[in-house]
Amino acid sequence: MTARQKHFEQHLSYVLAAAHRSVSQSLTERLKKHGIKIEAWRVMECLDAGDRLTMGELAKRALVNPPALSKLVDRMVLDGLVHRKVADEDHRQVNLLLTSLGRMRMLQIREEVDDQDETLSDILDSASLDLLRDALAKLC
Amino acid sequence: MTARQKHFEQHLSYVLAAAHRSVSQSLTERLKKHGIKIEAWRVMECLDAGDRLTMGELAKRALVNPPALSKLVDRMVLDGLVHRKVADEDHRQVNLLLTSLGRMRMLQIREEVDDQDETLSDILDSASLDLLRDALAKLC
DNA sequence: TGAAATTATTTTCCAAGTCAAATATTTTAC
DNA sequence: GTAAAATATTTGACTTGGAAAATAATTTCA
Repeated sequence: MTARQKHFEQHLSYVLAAAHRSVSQSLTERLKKHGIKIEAWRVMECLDAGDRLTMGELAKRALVNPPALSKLVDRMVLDGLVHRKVADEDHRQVNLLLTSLGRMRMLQIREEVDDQDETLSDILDSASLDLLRDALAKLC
Repeated sequence: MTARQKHFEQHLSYVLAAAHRSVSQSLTERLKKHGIKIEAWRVMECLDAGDRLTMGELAKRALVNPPALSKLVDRMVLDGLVHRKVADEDHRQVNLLLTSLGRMRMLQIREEVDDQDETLSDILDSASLDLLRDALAKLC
């Protein structure tokens, strides 16, 4: 294939957007039962995994920009899933913590997500899945 | 690796979101010079590729939901990039057409995007890129 | 034919995101 | 020690996106 015989649907940005859209949509659909958005789930998983995360760290790991995170966290606090705590060492920083309700809900949601992941093994064998993960990781 | 030793950052939805975010951000940055959003670029490429697209077809191909497309097109019309035309056969449908300004701008933007694509070859060899595209396509 | 159902697009209302500015705190460098 | 610079987070004004309703045209079929 020569340089610009390529159809634009083959541009990486297009294929990525399409796959991301498709996967997110089906996950969003599943999470709807739990009354939660994908980003909120990511926040909870991050909090469960890393300890004493600040808003800034969390924003990076949960893939949400700081202002969006701040507002998302406002809503999650209202829902009783997390709470804010001013960091001991540096009072500019805010540590976000999972409440026990939050942790419980996260575990339920994790089941749902793992379940969705299993349906992926029907589509891609685990070798291609590993290759896919590696390739995607290099793009970040 | 056993079932749930897996860190959540390895979930496909996470890796996909991260890669998509990263690629989109750098593309968005480049397109900023041209005063355009990625979605608008996709719309223009779709119009250039397929003929007589209706809003519905376009929504699917450009990966934008119908209401969002309708609003995006409003803005693009204001910018003189496209124009609407009621379809001859079926008056419910609307065909969207590139203006000559729109076509010119699309060609400029295409250069920019192709340029970004080249930087990808530093990151992934063309074989992995093909594998990546295939794997992503299967997810849709 | 023509009333009802279906389809394509847009609109409305509201929720969520962005950018830049504001606030609060800490660090740096005189 | 303190003024200036840097950093972390939030806020505010504005834009965009989504779900469901509204509108408009076409198709179905009794």
